[in-house]
Amino acid sequence: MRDVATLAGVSQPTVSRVLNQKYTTIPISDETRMKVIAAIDALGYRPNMHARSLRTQQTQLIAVLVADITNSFYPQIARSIQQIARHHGYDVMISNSDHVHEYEQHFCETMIRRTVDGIILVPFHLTEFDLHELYRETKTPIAVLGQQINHPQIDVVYGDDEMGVYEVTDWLIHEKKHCRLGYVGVSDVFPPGERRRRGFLRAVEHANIDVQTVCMLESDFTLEGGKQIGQYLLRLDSLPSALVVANDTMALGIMLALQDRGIRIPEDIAIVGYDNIPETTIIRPTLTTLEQNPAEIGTTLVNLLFERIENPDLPSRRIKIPNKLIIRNST
Amino acid sequence: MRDVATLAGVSQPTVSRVLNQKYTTIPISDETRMKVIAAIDALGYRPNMHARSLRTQQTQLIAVLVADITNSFYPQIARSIQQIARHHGYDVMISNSDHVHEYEQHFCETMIRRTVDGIILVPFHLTEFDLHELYRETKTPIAVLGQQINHPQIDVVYGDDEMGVYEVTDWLIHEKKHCRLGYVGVSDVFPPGERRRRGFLRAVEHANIDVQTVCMLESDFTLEGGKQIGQYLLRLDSLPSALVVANDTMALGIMLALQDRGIRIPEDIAIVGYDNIPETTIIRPTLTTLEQNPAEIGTTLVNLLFERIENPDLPSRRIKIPNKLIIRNST
DNA sequence: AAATGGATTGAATACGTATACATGAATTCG
DNA sequence: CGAATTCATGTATACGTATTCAATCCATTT
Repeated sequence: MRDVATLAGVSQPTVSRVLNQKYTTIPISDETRMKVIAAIDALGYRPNMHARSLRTQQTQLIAVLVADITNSFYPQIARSIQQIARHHGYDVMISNSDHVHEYEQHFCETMIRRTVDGIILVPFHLTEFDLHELYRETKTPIAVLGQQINHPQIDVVYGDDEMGVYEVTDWLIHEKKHCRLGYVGVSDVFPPGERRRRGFLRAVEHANIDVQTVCMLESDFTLEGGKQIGQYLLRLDSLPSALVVANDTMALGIMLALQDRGIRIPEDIAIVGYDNIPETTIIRPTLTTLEQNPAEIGTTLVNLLFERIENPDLPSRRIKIPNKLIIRNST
Repeated sequence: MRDVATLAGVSQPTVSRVLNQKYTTIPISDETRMKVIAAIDALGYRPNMHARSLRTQQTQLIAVLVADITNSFYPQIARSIQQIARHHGYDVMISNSDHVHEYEQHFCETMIRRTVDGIILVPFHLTEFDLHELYRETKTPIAVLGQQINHPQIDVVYGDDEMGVYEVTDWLIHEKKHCRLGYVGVSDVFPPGERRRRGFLRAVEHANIDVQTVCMLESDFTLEGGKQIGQYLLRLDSLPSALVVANDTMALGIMLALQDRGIRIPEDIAIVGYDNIPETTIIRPTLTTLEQNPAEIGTTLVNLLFERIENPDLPSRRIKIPNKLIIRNST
């Protein structure tokens, strides 16, 4: 910038003023503005964002932490966030926790040391307390996808997991007349894991089905994990007639493993998933699932975030993204 | 840092030295180190990376630009990059270009203004000249996935597209005895598009098949685009007996559209894809494809990058990741 | 004609860190 | 035992920017 100033025959602050003219009220004469712009072009000058960040305490950057970048659900969210952030003139930095507690923590630590203007994250192990700390240390606007968080300065977007799983289970029982049910969830250490399991059990109890007769299983979100569940099911004396699975990826794995051994879906066993990732329309039979609209989730998150960036003192908001039952051929 | 220094009863530079002890040779007495560490803990001090970056011109950050984050191929690469970068104590910032020229350029612009310690990118529109500029402006180590780049300071990882498509086409012709071929590619403005098309045509010519008889189509990488190709094929008087498709995602779309109208694969038409994304084992029939091992690609890229970060003057290297024909049930 | 005030710019400074240099104490060495 | 090192720390400065404050000029007002 000093070189630009010298070439234009002005002082460094004047160059700075030309660059930031939109955001300031200080007037600049047309003549010097021209000279400065010419000098900038001549030298190919680009502002140094590190210095700018240090000086202004702003970064024009928002950070996004997703729980599993290889799960098609999240890239779609990230994509829609990036789309909107661009319009606001912000860059987006995407990170991935792989559902690992340590990586989630590392992300927070990074946010403290390398502050950004806004944070969007999908907490699985992080608690309300952790986010409290994160906010206290950074004072940065935060928006999360995760029903369990409740904090006066953090905006929340969520799908109503428990209700969703309740409804789809209820639908299986009353509309499709299933009574030998199974459930494949994830560990209760993950809040959505617990919520979805609860939704399932509530529907079972509400239908007066003996909880002892339902098959409760647990895996790890992944296709591989789903396949293992499938193999486990194959060793059982009799299959449930319908299976509620806590996410699509595991449901896919289960289907592949079962079909591999000649089990027919939905004739021998009906399966429903959760998320509505693109793969649900690739597999045959197509997978009945509970949609979580990723574009809408991403858009909502980033809009909340930018509202809060512009007005940090906004009271926190909780936005429910409606789940929709997508009936396909696996049921 | 000043507060820490005051509390510990030392000067600010001493605190800095304690923090950077590993990387410097200046000795610190055990006593002051203890005092400083105690003060750091007491205050919960975290270094400010913006200031550190400004001062050292280093960021402990590497940036990754992928071409389409919603294409399962790329998240796997990003994931393996992140894995290794973590071990080196580096953070990873993932970006997404959606194959859009403007976004690729924007990424470069960002890298100039917000420098990082290393860049990994997948150029589709960016030319060798663009990367030359990027290097000239940033002096940052760069590793790319993209055969077309040739630059003395930029490391390149690539799969041999042309040879790969040649071989798989050749295999279809000679092993599987197909002679009514079709090819679905992407625009020649994308270097891999041109290379893959060339590989296909070379195999056709080499087999003395009249090029006039082969069906050359073009789409846009996506599942939707593939479906449109499928619908187009359905309107044809007769289908090719085998289709070579430039990436798996499009191949999946084609399969879905064809199967939707009762076309049987591989009986009515054989299909091969390119990439070996996870979905290839989800669709039925499973998709024969040419594997590009994403974990190996990511690992290789990031290893090259770190070698260059440690030794910037290394001559550029070009590493070919072997393609492997994965024969499944679509052929 | 003096006073006022807006327009335009420059000088000085701070953001939080790392490092070159200077300093004094402790140690080593011939 | 004096000189030369080494050890351990403090002082001063720079990284590149934005902003506060002061200064100058000129047009307008009284």
